[in-house]
Amino acid sequence: MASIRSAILAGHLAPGDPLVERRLAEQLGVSKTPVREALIALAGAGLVTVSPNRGAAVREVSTQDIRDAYEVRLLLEPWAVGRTARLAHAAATGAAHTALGKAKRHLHARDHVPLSLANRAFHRAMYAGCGNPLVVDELDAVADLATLGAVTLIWEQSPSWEAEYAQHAEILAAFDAGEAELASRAMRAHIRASLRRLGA
Amino acid sequence: MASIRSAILAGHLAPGDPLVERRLAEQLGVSKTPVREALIALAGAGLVTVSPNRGAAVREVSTQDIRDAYEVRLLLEPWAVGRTARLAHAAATGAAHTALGKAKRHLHARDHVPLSLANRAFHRAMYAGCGNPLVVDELDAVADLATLGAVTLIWEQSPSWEAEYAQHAEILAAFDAGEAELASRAMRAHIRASLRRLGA
DNA sequence: TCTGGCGTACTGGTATACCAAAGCACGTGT
DNA sequence: ACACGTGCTTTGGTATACCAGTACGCCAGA
Repeated sequence: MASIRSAILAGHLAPGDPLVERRLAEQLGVSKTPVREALIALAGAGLVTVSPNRGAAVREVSTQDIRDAYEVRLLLEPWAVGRTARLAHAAATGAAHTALGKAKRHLHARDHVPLSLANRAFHRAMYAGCGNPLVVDELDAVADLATLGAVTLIWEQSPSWEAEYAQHAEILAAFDAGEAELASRAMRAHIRASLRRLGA
Repeated sequence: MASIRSAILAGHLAPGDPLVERRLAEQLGVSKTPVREALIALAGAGLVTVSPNRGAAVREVSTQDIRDAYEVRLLLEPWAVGRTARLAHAAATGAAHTALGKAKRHLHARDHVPLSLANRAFHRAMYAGCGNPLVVDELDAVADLATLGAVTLIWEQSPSWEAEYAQHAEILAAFDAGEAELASRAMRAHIRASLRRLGA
């Protein structure tokens, strides 16, 4: 299942592409059964859509879908950042600095794909320690959706990577200083900015 | 799949009960394959847990799981109520009044199972029209988890059905008056009260 | 030439058969 | 009597075979 998932998120399978069970089965060297099960699991995660008697396809995401996803992030992630700051500060700060460092390098190299990956890792470091696995799973799912959307999506405004990096640095500074509430507010402002880029 | 799901949520299958594929298959008059697919889908919904090479079992929920679920509700549902009030007021108010009426009757009859069902329907009416399917799905999932937890769970304080009803009525009054912000705040207070009953 | 209906190929859905791993019980040895 | 090991049974995992529904193309008729 992991291989289908990564193929989708890496953009090797474009949104709307039909996922033919037999074809995937022979490509992966297994039979239909595990492929089918993987597709069902991925449908549960929201990455593929299954139509009765018409099979599975890579999920097509609309601008509205992405807006919805960012709305969820706006509700959950600032809270999660605050909780992570209080509960798992030491563990989170290392991962966050690593991710931000990678982002800085890829930013200078104008290397957008690994930059996006690093940015996602930064966000994950900020919320993974919040202590609520339901929230973590939902934010992971929403990030997957956003990644999938980025393959296709026409943003109203193309992202300013420098601004994004600066905001991340600002969040992390507050986080490092133990200012949970400030980090939370900075994260909210950051996500709001992304939402605005979508024309919300 | 619906039959397994409802059997779990109705408490006919207790948390921890092993879900043996062959057994379920013959009980439902189908083969292993669709049963297995249903179990995978239910695992995605968080109602069953699957251990590699050890099969599926009805999910066991801890007090902490329920606390996590209510935390998510606290983050999402007040917002959703406010949005429903603004976007889908007419559609929601009918369903909410119906559910609250049923709750009142079952409250007087001390009929707890349908009362819980009516209460859940009330909440759903309040958030279903929020316009964000991601939020609706997540709140549905969280409600399933809470229902599953209610089978087993020892709450610190048993619920005061009368107080719950009064709070629902209060929320609906604000909702009817078009006071979206007030309804949202009332919902937040209501969920906080439930969280307090868990000893949070 | 365009349209409607029929047939065929394709593909998802389900059943069945087979294999491998885990759990349990029984027996044996100390 | 207890503990360890071995074999049997149970059960999940995968492959394969079969069936049914859908879509697409081709042919015929207007």
